[in-house]
Amino acid sequence: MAEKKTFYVTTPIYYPSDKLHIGHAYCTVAADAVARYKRMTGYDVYFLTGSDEHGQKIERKAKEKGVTPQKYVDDIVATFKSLWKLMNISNDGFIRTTDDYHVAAVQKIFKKLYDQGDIYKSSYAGHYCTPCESFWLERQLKDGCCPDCGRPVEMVEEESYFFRLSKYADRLIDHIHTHPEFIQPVSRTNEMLQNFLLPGLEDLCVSRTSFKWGIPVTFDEKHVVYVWLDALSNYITKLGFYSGDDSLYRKYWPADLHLVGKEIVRFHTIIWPIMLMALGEPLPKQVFGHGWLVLDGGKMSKSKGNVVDPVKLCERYGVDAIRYFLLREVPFGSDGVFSNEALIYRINSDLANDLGNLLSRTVSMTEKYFDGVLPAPTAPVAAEDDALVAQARALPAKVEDCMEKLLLPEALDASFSLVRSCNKYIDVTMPWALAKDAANRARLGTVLYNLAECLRYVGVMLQPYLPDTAPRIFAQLGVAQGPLTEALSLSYGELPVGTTLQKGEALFPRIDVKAELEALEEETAKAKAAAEAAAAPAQKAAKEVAPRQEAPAAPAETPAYIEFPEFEKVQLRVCRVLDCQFVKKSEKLLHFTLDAGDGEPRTILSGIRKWYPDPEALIGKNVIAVINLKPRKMCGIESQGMILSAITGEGAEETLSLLTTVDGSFPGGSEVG
RNA sequence: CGCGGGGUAGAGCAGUUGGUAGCUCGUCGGGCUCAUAACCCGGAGGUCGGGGGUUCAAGUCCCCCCCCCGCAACCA
Repeated sequence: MAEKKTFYVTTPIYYPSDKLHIGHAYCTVAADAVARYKRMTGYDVYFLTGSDEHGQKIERKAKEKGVTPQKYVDDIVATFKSLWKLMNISNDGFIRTTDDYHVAAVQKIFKKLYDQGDIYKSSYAGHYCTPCESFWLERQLKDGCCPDCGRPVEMVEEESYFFRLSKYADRLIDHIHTHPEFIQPVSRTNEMLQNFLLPGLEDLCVSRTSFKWGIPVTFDEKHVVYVWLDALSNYITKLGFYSGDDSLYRKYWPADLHLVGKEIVRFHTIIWPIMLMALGEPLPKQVFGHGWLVLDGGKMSKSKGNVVDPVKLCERYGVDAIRYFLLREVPFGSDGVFSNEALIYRINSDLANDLGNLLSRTVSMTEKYFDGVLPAPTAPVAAEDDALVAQARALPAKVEDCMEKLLLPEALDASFSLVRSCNKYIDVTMPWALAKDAANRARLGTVLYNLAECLRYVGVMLQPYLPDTAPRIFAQLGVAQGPLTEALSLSYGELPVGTTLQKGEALFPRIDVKAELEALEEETAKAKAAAEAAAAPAQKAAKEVAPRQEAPAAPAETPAYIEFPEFEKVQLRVCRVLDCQFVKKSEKLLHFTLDAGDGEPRTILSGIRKWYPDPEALIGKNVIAVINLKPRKMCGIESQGMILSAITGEGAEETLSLLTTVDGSFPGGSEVG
């Protein structure tokens, strides 16, 4: 007998800096549905999820809390696991990047890539805050200062290892062209090619010396492996890659499907494949980037008190209701709106009214007219019978077709379409009318048999999506878990005549929309109040694998004093605006040409276009600028200084005004101090 | 002109190779009474973002413009 075909599906490994929110649940539930479906249709499935536990942010959060990083992640990862248990996630493995086998394998991977010359040592320049011992990226700086302590940062070169991405770019481009299914949805393929691959890849920094909480580089102990190599490797290290026993790896790799959020498609379709190429291993068959759940009132954020907690939702509405909503509501691959209204409407109309009620009326009528004993069907005699039976018979193939293309909402809808047809069938055949005349008894039996059998089909096909509900349907139909509930052997008419149906609790009780929405509003208000009371700095929600977002600004402490000599270093001058124009490639920058008294014009770029949409109006004005700031290129133009301006407000409220000198009589180049 | 996606009934979406514009929810009216005030039928509601063009025929093909959203870059 042939070996079962294997199917390996993964979610990203989530970052345990915080509790998981509904977005993480979305991705994992989708992966679970795929995994369960594949198992049901005869595949030998391995389904992996996990946690990405290293990095500076964890290190710092642990410190704040006064615990070790390990203790910190242990606690949060426990909440991950309990959420997945609650949501009926059927993962076969859970990898933690702090697991021994992972650490060991990543070290070997790093060493191998280094030995073969794909990783080399160099240095990169970054902004360093000495008191905090932290490197910061450009965009993390707050007003040019350390976001943690508010003190100035300095440009420092950090020694670091780099991975030669560029070497493999051509091969990857070729692979993408010859495997159009590799990046899904296809729109992402173009995005990756046009934005990253075709313009040329830069080598990737893969180690850090600025923090310790990571996997040490074996041959250079002051370095730890930076996020990419560590996190992405999880997909193979869990299977025993580079360990004593790689039988799982040989069995399941290459992965059939990496399910990821659209924000990390890039890492999974560029860095990860190149890592695998460098290792000489096969590439995953497909990376699918799903969309985001966008909230009604804008982005989820703690300060708004609108972070959607999957645990609360499951407690309130039941796990399957939430699973159904997540899988059904949003076209897979696009963004979708999450709202309480949409959730409740979905539950009521599809689950309660259509499915739950169908089961209820079917079982009730069988009990009422046949004492709950399933009557025998006669040969289909009416057109409506044929149509219904045909639809049921076609259901498995329809679902298969949708799942093949990862059209999850459509796969679910196929079953619900049969449910709707059953409801209509009841209306057309009018069993209650048939029941009034003994002469119609055989016909009545046929009708009820078809309904029960269709419900069995629906139950079978819904198992991957609603793993709690399907057995409850079977229970009411009197069907035992076994051959009759297996998709592979599904055949119409096998539900045995004489089976006893028994009414149970409503599958999904109808929700009182108005009362429920009011209750939810109240909860939200409470959460918001709590968030404001806490007055903690806004925390970003846990991020998936990469990129890691570093902690946002802590409340500004009293800025440290600087000595006069330090101040003296800053050279401020009055500059006359000779010319001012938009920078073509930028939405934000203005290109100033200034007379700073140097004898020749000075170019300074400033990101203030939003407040000065008419740059020519600035010509002739006097502004104040720092002229000895290290020049920096932006959009291909070198900016030689910084023009000072006053800022007030935040975000959309932010208002800015250039500091202009009151008196135009001062010539360009006048000292300020 | 950085790259990409999108603009179709009040909302959310389908619309394959051009041939009478559909689905779900909501709404209005009717039917039914087995059922979780659930179910079924019907009506109303669309200048298919705007403007040109090709064609016997364009949501669908071509050109121009407007607007949204991602990604990237970027606010010395």
